[in-house]
Amino acid sequence: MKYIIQNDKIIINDLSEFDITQILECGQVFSFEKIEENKYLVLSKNKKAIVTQSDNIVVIQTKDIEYFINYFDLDKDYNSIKQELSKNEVLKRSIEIGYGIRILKQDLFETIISFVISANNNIPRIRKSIKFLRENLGEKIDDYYAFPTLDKLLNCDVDFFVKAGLGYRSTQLYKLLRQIEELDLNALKLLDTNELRNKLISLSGIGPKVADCILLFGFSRFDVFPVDTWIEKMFCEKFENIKDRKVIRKKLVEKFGNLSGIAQQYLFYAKRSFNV
DNA sequence: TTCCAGGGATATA
DNA sequence: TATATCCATGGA
Repeated sequence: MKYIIQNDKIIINDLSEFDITQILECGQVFSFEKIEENKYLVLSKNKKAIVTQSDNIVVIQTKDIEYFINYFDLDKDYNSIKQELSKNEVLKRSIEIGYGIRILKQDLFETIISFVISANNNIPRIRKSIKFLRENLGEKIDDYYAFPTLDKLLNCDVDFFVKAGLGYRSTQLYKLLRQIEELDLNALKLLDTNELRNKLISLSGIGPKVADCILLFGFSRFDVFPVDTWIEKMFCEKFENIKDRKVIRKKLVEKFGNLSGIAQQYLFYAKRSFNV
């Protein structure tokens, strides 16, 4: 999509494929805060941006222009993807609702930790826990806190994670951090999607749904389809009355192929936010 | 196979 | 207003 860079600002004039509220509130990301109507603080890794959206312009203000061009994947053309997916009638309706959604390219380590915390959890509580981790373990930069490093998290005991509100996920995270210490996360990027998915599922706190989220949001793999309760409901109403999530996932990936992950976001947002 | 483990949100009574 | 249910993973 088109954008202009001016000093510390990225300016977007064509809002046909960018809506900050839809992007942040479609369930893919947890480190952000609404400052006021149409104005958001967005934190990723150790970077910060202020995003302001009005009727016909978006301004992304940040010291890290290149980082956020990649983060918002601004060089990707979503209009052609939407056109392709709109051939499906169910998708067409969802895309009209969530036309401004983009899949963020999030920091891999932050994505893994965040989505383990997200398992069987609700969004306000997830955000609260992640904020606690940032503010208690993250580096203070200007007026915000970075996401904590692996080393910082390795120094925490299980009880600290309980205090962060992780509940029974505390021991899962404690174990996971020690497994990650033995891994080369960047080397995993070379694996094909199915090998990578199996590897992720073998780690503590990561099941099929969380693995798919990590693949989609952390590895930018679009040939996955995270199936949660909302997608299950949607599938039963719009496609087939099946309850087995493994079967639902298989059918959806076969249907949408390399655009599965993107299709999932439109369907999830429309179902979750507007129940259609 | 079935049960259980935070706790905040949502649905139901 | 009170109470029940939901959420996705792993271990007993």
